[in-house]
Amino acid sequence: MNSMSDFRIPGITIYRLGMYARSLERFLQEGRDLISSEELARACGVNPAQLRKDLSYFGQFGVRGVGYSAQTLLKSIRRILGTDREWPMVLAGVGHLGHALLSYEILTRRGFKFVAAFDVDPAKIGKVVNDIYVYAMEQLPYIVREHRVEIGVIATPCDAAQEVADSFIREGIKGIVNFAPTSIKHPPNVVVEQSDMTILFDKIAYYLLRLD
Amino acid sequence: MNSMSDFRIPGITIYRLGMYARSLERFLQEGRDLISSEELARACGVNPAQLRKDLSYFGQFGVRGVGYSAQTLLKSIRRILGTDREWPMVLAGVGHLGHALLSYEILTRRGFKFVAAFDVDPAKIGKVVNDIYVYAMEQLPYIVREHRVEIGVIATPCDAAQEVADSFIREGIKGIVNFAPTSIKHPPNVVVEQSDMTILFDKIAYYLLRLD
DNA sequence: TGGTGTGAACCGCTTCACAGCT
DNA sequence: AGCTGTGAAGCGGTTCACACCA
Repeated sequence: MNSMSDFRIPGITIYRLGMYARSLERFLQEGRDLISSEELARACGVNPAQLRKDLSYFGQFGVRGVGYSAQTLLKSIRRILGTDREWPMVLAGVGHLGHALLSYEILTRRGFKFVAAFDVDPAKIGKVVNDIYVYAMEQLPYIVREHRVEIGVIATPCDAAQEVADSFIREGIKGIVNFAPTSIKHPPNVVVEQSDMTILFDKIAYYLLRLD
Repeated sequence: MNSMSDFRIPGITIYRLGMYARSLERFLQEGRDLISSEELARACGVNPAQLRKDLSYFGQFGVRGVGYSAQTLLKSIRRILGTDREWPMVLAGVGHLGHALLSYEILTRRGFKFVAAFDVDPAKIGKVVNDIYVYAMEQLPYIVREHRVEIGVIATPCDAAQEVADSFIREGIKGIVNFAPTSIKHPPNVVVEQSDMTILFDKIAYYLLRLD
């Protein structure tokens, strides 16, 4: 397997690519550049062979007997992930979590930029959060077209999530990140990533009950 | 396999148990009780055989030829997960995300209660967010002992996360939920769940690039 | 009849082990 | 000599298919 855009690559490999990128950024900040699969893998809590296999789906990025250049590898991973460019996004739901997302600087630094936010609450519409204007949902079509938005983020309460997702999809948004603790139905030509925080706590409770 | 607390249960099964619980709550809200594995599985976006297999690790909860009682099944899952009781928690990092967590009502409803928050910023110490007092980190040992805290939540910037985790562990906290986008090193008798939002966006970018 | 419970087949990710380069 | 790249083996989770039972 060799070039980008290949078919049978595990989703979890893509996830780990993101971890590697985050870790490489940290190494570079510390002024390091040469790094072995051993070291990078340990920093990410994975097996070194895993890391090398993950990379091998996309090409060869290291030097045998030496290791990887953090700089070069990071650039390659960003190219693979598509985080070497900007992604305009919209947010639905300007509650506490929505606020946090609008202010999450690490997203902006990686090219993920909110161009507008939406809410149904008249008290919130017209406000500006971290330079981002809050619109009524009715304005969605206009904004999406105007800014060529490709990613929609859902931070609404549970019971509004599907409806918002449907609106996003109707306007041609093809990528959705859903923070509402409910699973979203969607056609196969739309990609959805779920993040249900509440379930993390359930898992912790389960394992705490069974420690030792 | 039969009783609770068994050895070889996939972590992802525990995760799905949380999804099932969330979904069952919704069915009950709508006044439904009888539900088939087919229907519940579809609501969660999984295969019905998967759902039945997940449950079979813990016992038999349905009636052949009929289905499951949502009420009864939910109670059973809560018992398994340990979400049929209260879990006192502390939060480290009262930024935007920390605020969101302190105000996240769905956690409270499921028994996960913050008893205190911590920050290093003197401007934040002494404030009260959603009835929860913000302390200096130095107060951690006292609070943990006083409230028998078993879960610590990290919502600090990346570079403080490991240090906070170490403090948690030193005070005897055995369960950690980490929202900082970095992986936490920890001894095997401490359970850690990571939630790195930034990687969700990376995944979306990757798949958007390759749609069609 | 109809839907659960589950052994067994299947599939896909992980890990190993070593060839291949520098 | 040392570390990457990778075929192949290993392993664990998913799905099938049907026995079982209300």
